[in-house]
Parts: sequence; C-alpha cells; structure tokens
Amino acid sequence: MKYTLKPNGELSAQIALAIQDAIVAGTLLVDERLPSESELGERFGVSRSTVREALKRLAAKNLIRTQRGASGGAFINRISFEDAYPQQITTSTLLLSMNDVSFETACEARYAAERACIPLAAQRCQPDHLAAMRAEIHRQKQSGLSDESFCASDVAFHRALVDGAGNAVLAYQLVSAIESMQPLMNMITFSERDRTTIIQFHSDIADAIETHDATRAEAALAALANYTATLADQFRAKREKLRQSAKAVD
Amino acid sequence: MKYTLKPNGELSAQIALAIQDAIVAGTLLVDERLPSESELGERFGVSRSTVREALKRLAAKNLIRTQRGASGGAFINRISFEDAYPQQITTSTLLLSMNDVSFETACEARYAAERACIPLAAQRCQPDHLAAMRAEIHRQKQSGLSDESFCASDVAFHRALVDGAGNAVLAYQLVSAIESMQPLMNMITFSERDRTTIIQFHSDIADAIETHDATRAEAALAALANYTATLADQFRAKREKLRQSAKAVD
DNA sequence: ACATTCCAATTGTCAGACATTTAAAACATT
DNA sequence: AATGTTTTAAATGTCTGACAATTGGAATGT
Repeated sequence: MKYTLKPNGELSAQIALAIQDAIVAGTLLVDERLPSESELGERFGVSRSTVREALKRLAAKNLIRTQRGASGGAFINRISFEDAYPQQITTSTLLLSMNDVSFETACEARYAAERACIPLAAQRCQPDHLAAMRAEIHRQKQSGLSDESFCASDVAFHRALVDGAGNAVLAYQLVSAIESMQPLMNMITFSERDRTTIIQFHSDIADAIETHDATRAEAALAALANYTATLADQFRAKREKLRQSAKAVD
Repeated sequence: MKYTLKPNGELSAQIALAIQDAIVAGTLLVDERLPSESELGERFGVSRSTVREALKRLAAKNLIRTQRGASGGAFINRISFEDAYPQQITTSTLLLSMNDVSFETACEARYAAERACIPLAAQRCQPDHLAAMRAEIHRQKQSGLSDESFCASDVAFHRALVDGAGNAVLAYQLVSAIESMQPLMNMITFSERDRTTIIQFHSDIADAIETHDATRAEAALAALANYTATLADQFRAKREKLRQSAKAVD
C-alpha cells in the first residue's frame, strides 16, 4: 500500500505524504496502528531516522499520535474540532500578519462570517450561549480593563455568538476569522466612549438573539461593523499624524 | 531567545513550539535564517537529530523552508494563502469524515458561509469570476458527465462565487467549507432532472450577481440549499431502504 | 574580465548504540 | 487460586558519528 513514493524532494516528506494520502483515502482507519519505525524503514527502504522525520511531520499535523513502550507505536488520530482549532487559528493569524492584509479586509471577513451565523443563532440560541454573551458584556463594562482584556472579551463574545449557531462545522470555519483579528484589534486604543458604544451594540445583538429576531440582530451587527471601521479609520489617521510629526523632527 | 523550553513531552516538540512561538510573536521575521542545525543543537542542549525532528515539524506546517548547501539553512516562510489552502482543506475533509458529521450540518455550514459572500460578490463581482461561474454552468450542462465531475464543477462554481466576494481572508476561511463537502456530495447520484434544477439555480445566482442584486442572489442560494437538503433526504431514504432489504435477506 | 576548479558550510541520509517507557509474561507469595 | 512483584521484550526517544549531496563563494587559471 505505501510502497510507491512520488519522487519529489526529501524522502521524509514523500513518506509523510504517502501515509497522509492513505489516511485521507480511508485506507488507514482511525486508531489503526502503523508498523513500527524499524519496519516502516524496511518497507520504504530508508533508515529509521528518515522514518522518524516523516512521522514527526504527521504528528505536527495531528494526523498521528505516538506511544512508547511495548504495544506502543504510531496510531492514526481521530482529529477533533478541539485539536484543529489552535492550528487553524495560528495559521490564520500568521496569514494576516505576514501578508499585510488591511484591517478593512480582515474586518469585512469577520463580520461577513458572523452575519452568516446570525439567522441560525437567532433560531436556536441556547441559554448557555446567551449567558456567555451576557457575561462578556458584563465584563466589558468593568472599568480599569486593559485594551487587551477588552479585546479578548470582545473575541469571547463573538465566539459565543458563533457557537450559538449550533453548528460545529460552521464554528470551526469561522472562529479563526474572529480569533485571528485579535492582534489587529489590540493595536487600537479604546476610549471610554468607544467601549460604551460597542457594549451597546453587543447588548442589542444579545437582546435580538434572545427574542429570535434575526433581522434586528443583523442590523445591530452591521452597525457594529460600521462603527469598528470608523474606529479603524481614526486609528489610521492618528498613526499617520504621528508619522508626519516624526518625519518633521527628522 | 529560544532557550526556555516548557517541559512537556518530547524535546523535539518543545523545541518546535518554542520556535513557532517566536515566529507568531514576531521575534523571528519572514525570510530570517535560523541558526544551523548543529548550532541549534548546542543552544538547546540536544543532538542534531532532535533538532531535525523539530524542524521537520515546523516544515510540515509550512512555517519554515530549508535549503541545502553553503549559506543554506532553515528560513522563516511567508505563509501565503495558496500554501495554506491545501492544508486547511485536508483538515476540514478529515474532520468531516472522522467525526461523522451529518450531511445536514455540513450542508448548512456551507450555505451559511456562502450566504455571507453574496452581498460582497454582488457588489464587486469581476468579469473573470462571473465568466468562471458561467463556464462551470456550461460544463454542468454537458451530458455524459459523471457524478464526480458534476460535483467537482459544482464546487468550482461555488468557489468562484466566494472568490467573487473579493476578500482573500474570507475566501480562505470559506473555501474549505465548500471543498470538504465534495466527498459527501459525491455519494449522491444526480438524476438528469436533479441536475437541470441545480443548474437553473446556478444560473439564477449568476444572473443576480451580474445585476448586483444581492437579495435575489440570496433567495436563489436559499432555494438551492433547500433543494440540496431534499436530495440528501431522498438519498438517505433510498439507502435506508437498501439496508432494510439487505436485512430481510440476511 | 571571465571561466573553471576547489572548498567549506549546510542539509539529507544512514548505521548503531543507549535510555526510557510500557504492557505483558513469568515468577513468587500468601 | 488470587495477588503482588520481578523480569522481559518491544517500542519510541535521544545521542553520536559518519558520509552523501548540494550550493554559494573563494581561489585559481586563462
């Protein structure tokens, strides 16, 4: 099954790909045990170190787990949503920071994604998700909250909204859009007035969800998106001004 | 910088995590060169093999690339959307197949995601994306097309729609929702009548997008979603019936 | 100035050893 | 017979040292 390697670059990469393909194709099933490292080495005609590098590649992607000792070995992992989240969020965050994506683009993606959840959330929102949203709103009202904490709470609020849609697949796809925005949001300093306005929108959304009013929730979300864009504009203007004065001194 | 390891499991995993953290934190910049494997080994107090396993973990996640030869080494990768897509799609596909997600849930996520793109696509859809959509519609009309090819074209159509929203971040988040559905869609056999109906919805969507009519596009998409759900129901009923008769024979 | 050769650095691969972990088998005790 | 202890074997984790392959730059020759 795993004998044909596509000649392409390093052996460890080829072997990792061959095994990955077998997993995706369903040839290797969840919790199935791979042959031992030595045996894989024999089958592929490579040394144990090369096999190990291949297995580490797969482990990095959560495709396998390894166990030591007798009856240990490498086992095909059942990838859970919980396992996949961190990886997904890390990648999204790096995509944003490394490709100088504009704040507007990221923001637009975030609110478009959330908008998709609103009808579902309004329809099925459970008490616990609603409670989570209310709790974050309460936290956001606390004075003396750092910008970072405020943003973190903001993320948590929106994540609760997405979870409220009651669709694990949708949540998985969208949470990274929200989480990966946090570094960008953290750059903005929120005045007391900004926070009050944002909290008001959050309350509106929560209220609308509670009364299963999707239309109103969408409107509130749109208003929040709009307001966030305004804040981003202000921030950019401020930064530009700073840059100008720095230039003047220079 | 990379000296403090969180004691947790294998050394190669700890080292990989330490470097990953440095990348995410921005301590290591794009295209920056890591120390050589031997030097990293000295710094972390481990052997070269262990360092290599750590680097392979990072390479599997596209975080670094390696180059041989003088002035070679491991370099921090600028993760592009193109690089991130396949990884993301693979993970999504495995999540669906390994967690017995229902067709309904996956479908719901898919159409919710697409719905989020409609307003943006209607607003800014470019001729090339529209042409891509039309081309797929044309392909879908060909007789003698296998179910797999029809589904592939369906995926391509919807992907063009998402791309038409003109937001790379949004596209990245949502394409996997669409692509990972393909294995599930492939299980359904489409009759000639089914295809005609689906193609009609596709045409409706394309027309609406072309005339910047978001409301109509959303309606057409909703109708398509509804129809797909019906087909899935039929499929499930048919399979159930087969199972019953198999039981009777048994 | 340009082409060629050589060299040194670096990753890729291999082989073999030992350390560590773990479950199961073998053994001893009650 | 049941239970607790020791031994053992298998497997991964790590280390060491070696060599192959690649590659950019330095040295050399024309």
